Amino acid sequence: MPTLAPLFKALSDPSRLGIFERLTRGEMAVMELTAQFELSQPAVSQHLAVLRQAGLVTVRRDGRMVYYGVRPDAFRPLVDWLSHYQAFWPRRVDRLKALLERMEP
Amino acid sequence: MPTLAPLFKALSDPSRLGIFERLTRGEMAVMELTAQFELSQPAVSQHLAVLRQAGLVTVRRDGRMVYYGVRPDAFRPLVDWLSHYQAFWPRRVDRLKALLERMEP
DNA sequence: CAAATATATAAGCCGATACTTATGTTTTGT
DNA sequence: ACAAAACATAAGTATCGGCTTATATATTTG
Repeated sequence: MPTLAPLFKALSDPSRLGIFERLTRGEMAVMELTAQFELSQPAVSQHLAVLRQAGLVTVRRDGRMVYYGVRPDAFRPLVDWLSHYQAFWPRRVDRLKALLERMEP
Repeated sequence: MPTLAPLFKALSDPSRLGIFERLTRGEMAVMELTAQFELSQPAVSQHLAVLRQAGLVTVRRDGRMVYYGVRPDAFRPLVDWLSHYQAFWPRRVDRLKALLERMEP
């Protein structure tokens, strides 16, 4: 039961969450992120540093560009945490069944 | 897809997250929470106000005590959000199957 | 090597936030 | 009605967080 507060904090800023969600579509260099979000390059780098320290993203250097991507299992702490509070999930069994069916074909 | 940042922010403070998790075990009055956490009563009330504004908890007055509880469906936004990123879940199908089996008996 | 490119880091500013103490509001008990 | 209890709100303060500008580091290119 690691404290999830740091993870939540990492995702609590709209810009940072936006960057993170964008990364779920695939790796991206800082440059490209800076172009897509209306943020300065240092601001993007700082957000990425926070995400990295929270264990949410991976970094890969290629030449002079640095590519960030969502870490596999990034959501593991969240999923584990949520699984302890199933009683408060919405229409839980139905939703999960639907999820499984979408995932398995 | 509503922005989840405010929800994450509400859970990003360790004290507040602790209070929230404690509430998942059942309703509790401000007094009792104040006793269990090393926080002043106003601090607890302020945290509860944040949780309430984030739609995470319910309030019920009984006499001069006010009972807070986790809102049913409190995790709905989180579950919905996570469901969009299944690719980054850990051993996803197995985990969900296990979950379902624990939930259905 | 020098210049340009891509990114990271440093320092500072300012608004947000988590706490404190003090006070207000509602309800109970006598 | 009055005092106490349970909680909320107000106001002040100190720290944190996200931004900016400026600079440092790493890599490629000429």
